[in-house]
Amino acid sequence: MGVAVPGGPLPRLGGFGAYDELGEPDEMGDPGPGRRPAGIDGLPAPDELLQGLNEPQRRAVACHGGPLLVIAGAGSGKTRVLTRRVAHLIASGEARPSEILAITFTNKAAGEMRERLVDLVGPVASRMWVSTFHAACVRILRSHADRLGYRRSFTIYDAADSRHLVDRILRERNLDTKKLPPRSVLAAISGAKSELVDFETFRARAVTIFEQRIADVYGEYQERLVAASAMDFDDLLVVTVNLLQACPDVLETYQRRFRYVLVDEYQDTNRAQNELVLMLAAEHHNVCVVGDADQSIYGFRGADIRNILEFEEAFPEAQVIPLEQNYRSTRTILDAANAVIGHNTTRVPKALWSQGETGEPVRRYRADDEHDEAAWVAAEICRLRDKEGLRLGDVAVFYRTNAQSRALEEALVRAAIAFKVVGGTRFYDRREVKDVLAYLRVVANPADEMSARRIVNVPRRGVGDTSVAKLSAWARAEGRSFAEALDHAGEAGVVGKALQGVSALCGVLADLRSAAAAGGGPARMVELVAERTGYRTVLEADQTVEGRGRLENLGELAGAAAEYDDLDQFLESVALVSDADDLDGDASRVSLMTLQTAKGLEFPAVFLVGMEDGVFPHLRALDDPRQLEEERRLCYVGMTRARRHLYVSHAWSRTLWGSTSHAIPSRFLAELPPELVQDTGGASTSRPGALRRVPSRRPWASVPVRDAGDRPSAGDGADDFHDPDPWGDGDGAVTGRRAAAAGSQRPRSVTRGAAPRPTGTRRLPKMAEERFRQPPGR
DNA sequence: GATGGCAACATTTTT
DNA sequence: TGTTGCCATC
Repeated sequence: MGVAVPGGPLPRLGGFGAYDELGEPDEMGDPGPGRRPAGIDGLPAPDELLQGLNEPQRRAVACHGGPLLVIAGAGSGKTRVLTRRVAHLIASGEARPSEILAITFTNKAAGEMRERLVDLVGPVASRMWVSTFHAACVRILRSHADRLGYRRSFTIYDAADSRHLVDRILRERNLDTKKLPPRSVLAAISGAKSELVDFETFRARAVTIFEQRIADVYGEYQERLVAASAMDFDDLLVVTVNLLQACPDVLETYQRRFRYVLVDEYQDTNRAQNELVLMLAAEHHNVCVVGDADQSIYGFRGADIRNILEFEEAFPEAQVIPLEQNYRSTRTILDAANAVIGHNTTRVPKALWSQGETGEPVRRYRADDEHDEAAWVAAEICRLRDKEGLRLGDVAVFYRTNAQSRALEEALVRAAIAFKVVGGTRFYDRREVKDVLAYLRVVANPADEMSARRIVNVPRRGVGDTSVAKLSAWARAEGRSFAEALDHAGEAGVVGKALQGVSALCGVLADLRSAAAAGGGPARMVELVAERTGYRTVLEADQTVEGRGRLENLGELAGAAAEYDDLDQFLESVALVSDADDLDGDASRVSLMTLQTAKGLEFPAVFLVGMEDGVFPHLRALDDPRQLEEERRLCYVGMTRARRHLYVSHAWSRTLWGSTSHAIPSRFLAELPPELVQDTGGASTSRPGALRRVPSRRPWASVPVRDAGDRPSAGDGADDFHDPDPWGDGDGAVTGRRAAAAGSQRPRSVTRGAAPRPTGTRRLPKMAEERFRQPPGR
């Protein structure tokens, strides 16, 4: 579980052990409470689980029964508390593993928690539900979705599928996609769903014409989803809530089953998720939520801090335990982070403290442009590796938007520093992968119109728009699905080459179905699609880099599929993997990622780059105080990921979408206490006002080039820089235990970086205007 | 119905 | 800047 597929970037879902049917607890094979004396069967004595914890942590672990709110500051050992608490519930005989539902934010976090629980209490841990909200909902829905008119093999639409569907609806209704961009329509729909507002309610509330239009689209969108037996991400939550509301027997089943509910990152739950928790806990009230309002960074996607703030209203008898001692960062880093977050006005004041050492100052660099900034990052990473003895895996670079990774990738390639970009373009978003998956989705769910339309002419088989329109019309007239129309292409009026093409497709689908019926696993089916459609032949003929890459991707997809026996499970895992799941804790590579992906992680050394107003905080947040505060929380999250070394930088000019513009340093930089910050040179400090034409004057221009992945010998890892978790029991997110996903470094970065820009073409840094310059440290 | 070329557009952040 | 979608042509 949770282990990256060897050689591929597709991680296996960390969600569940055995994907068993929902059974009564007694059938789950674990001894019940009272029947298992503590301390034997490989279980630790409950008191052992309290060792090494501070007082509030201990209370949070040991207090059973009743609602509990743990306010866990950054680095306060929250994951550890959560894990120990679950183990304690089991070890003390309070709960059976099967009675516990633990919700985490990412699949990777779920996988790690499960791993640690296995370490603590043994294999019985696999009887627990440890998963994300979405994965837990899918699991419930697989058993009961038919009660609401969905197939049990429903399809999960990702963001792109959803957008295509909205786009299609807008077009069919002749609505102007300029005035009503699919993106914003979808955002409105998604926002409504995350607050459990259905389309009738949405329509009733609609005031402007704009809103009324969206309401109409929302209505049809939902109808089409149901007709296709498909759910978008929001539906997974909404439909589950609807299910539990509509079917009291189902609700009762799960209320009885999950006697203990635990939720991590509660500040990032939306109203639908909150409702789910409240419903499940309504009977027993054994609900423990952990969160930190200062780390709420998903407001833009419907997360609602009120959930955590109002927890005590929902459960007046709730205990509240704050964890304020930080075990992660140096005092300097912590003070700096506290100073920044202190500028948020709508905030319950709280102060993290640390007994750790003071540590080094925050290092700040003022770069000419993003290339200069990236070169500085590369040079500092070399220094950390060579002088401070850090491994590359100890270093992370965070940025606000994925687009910023480019310059960094180039510089790192040039400096021969091995790195890994986490997130960005996802494996399963690649065309050939989505194409093959669409075939499998049609087999799993023939009602899935979007997928059927996608494959009807992929690869090219002469079925054009007119034929598709005929099939579509026939399906509508007959009240059948689009996939069924394929079998009646002749009746539908499809002729000639197109008709041949459609019957070829039907042949492929028939083969796939019989393979599935004969027990062929997902991997076999991936192979079959590649063979029978001629996809493989086409790609093999393509000798370009892209062609080879695509072929490789299909191989990787088959490899990922081989991890599963069941088609539905495989498709579900593909739909639910996230960027953060891609992290493999490879000790030999620097990690590059967005700030949000960084949540929940920690690194000995952290770079926060692109700290300019308009980049971070993001342009769209500048004039909205609420969004600005969210950006500041994001900054806080980023800073508190660092253990010992924190670097911040900004560039005076930055090229974005092909045009270069000036930028002033981020206001967040001005919020850092000057005495905690050390300037490390760069424009406007070492040579104020001067154009810096000669790159070789840079101290790092003569950085020794090493082979990528090279690092100091393994023997030097004895000091605490190298201990992934000197204070704890493995709370560090960078565990290095995972197998490296070989070849997952994006080839694009290698080819780009292999051709360094000739010095002569290096754009001269624009003069930093006086009014843009900040007095040092203020 | 397929292909190639050009213009317009786009970037927050993600389960 | 890179991608996507539209249009004209074969």
